[in-house]
Amino acid sequence: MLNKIILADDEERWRSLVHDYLEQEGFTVLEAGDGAEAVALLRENQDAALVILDIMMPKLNGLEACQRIREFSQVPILMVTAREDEETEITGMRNGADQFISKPVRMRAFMERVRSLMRRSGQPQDILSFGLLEIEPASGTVRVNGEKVPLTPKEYDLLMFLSQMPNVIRSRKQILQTVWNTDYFGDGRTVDTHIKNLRMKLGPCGDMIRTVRSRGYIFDWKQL
Amino acid sequence: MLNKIILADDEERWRSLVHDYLEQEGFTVLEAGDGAEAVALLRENQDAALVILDIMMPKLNGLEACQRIREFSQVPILMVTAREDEETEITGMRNGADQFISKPVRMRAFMERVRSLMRRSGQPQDILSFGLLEIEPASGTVRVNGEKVPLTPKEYDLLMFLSQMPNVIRSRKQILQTVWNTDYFGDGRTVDTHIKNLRMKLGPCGDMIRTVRSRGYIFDWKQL
DNA sequence: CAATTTTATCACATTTTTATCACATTTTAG
DNA sequence: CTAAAATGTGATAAAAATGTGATAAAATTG
Repeated sequence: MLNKIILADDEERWRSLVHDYLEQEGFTVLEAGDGAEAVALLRENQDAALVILDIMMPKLNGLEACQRIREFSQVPILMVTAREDEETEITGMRNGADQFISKPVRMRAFMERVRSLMRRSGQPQDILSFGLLEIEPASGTVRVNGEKVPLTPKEYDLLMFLSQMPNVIRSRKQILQTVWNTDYFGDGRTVDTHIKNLRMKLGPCGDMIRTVRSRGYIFDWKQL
Repeated sequence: MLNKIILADDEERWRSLVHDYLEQEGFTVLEAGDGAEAVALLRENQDAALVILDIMMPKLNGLEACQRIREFSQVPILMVTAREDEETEITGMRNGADQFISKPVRMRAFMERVRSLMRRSGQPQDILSFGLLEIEPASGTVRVNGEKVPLTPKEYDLLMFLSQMPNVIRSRKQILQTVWNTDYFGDGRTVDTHIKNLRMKLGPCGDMIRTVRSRGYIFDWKQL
């Protein structure tokens, strides 16, 4: 049971307040005064169980820090903002934040969320489930019918990209730009070949990746 | 039922990227390389449903362009900036922009905002619905009476073109120029044949595409 | 550095789409 | 009513897009 929490906020007084509460619950709190510091702190303490980020911070704001963190960690993130702003909330969640809460927080509700997040992190990580096909991003594992399917990095990235937006056509160009980071002027058939290999490895789930002629590929998934 | 979006930015690559995404959602995108061009483009296309402006642009920057536009149009405006800068944000809103977003945008969050703006302007976007006939641009699916109808790329493009402006005659020449990219000097009967095939595949909806003798074809649609 | 895995690319097979034609049918003009 | 013009239709050969297996380069691993 881990219990380090990284708490990032530029308001010293608020930080100290929350710090006390958390400590009382038995957590170890590491404080950061800005986003950059929070990211650095997490790098040194990858075993932290939770990161709390304020949106408005110097150097790196909460959203930016969240993005940076998601580049190397799956740690649960709780975002805090001064005002309730729905638009920002959406952006925050999309950036990979796990929770969002507005700032003149009632301590009680706040602690509740922290506890809930801690509980979750003690449990098996999220599994994306598409019928027979399961993806476990935390460990980079893919299962078909419960059986582990070994994928190469490119194949995995490709599957992740496609499955991220089911039922939406992704053009070869889009796929190249995202999965192969740069614009990449290579053989136009590279994607096709990888799709082929991926389909083969996915066995019975291979046909979840459907060709949309002249447009690209699409990950079919009808929720029940 | 129009869905033109004017996209103004001087970075060609960014523009092209966003263009692709928007197109996939079924929007028609008109690109402008600077503010002045954007304003001019809007004058010629007053029916545009949204204008996306980058702040930093040659000739007229986003804020200036926004002001000019507000002199003659109430069109929703989405401002994009390279970095989150609160000062600029305030100024942007004062100028009449409807939304503001920072630039290294995750596409998903970005599309979220676009959709939200389009919704606000009264245009549900995910599914184009013409009675029994439904088109879902994201997945490239066409349904008649709830049943999926598989169309070839040309047929799909043709249907999209016709349905984009219901009750307006589109000449064979117009159709050729748009659906068949270039001016194309082929058999004059090519369009007819495709119309025939399309009608057949649309079954009971086939007669929504009506022939206007000696003038072209027209997509009939009376809203309830 | 050698062994292994991954990746990009190619050539060829297969499938789907498209353009075009010849002829049928319908509409218009005189 | 008849001829001319426009459009509908089915068939089909050519073109385009995609699937596929092999292979050599590139990257990774030990």
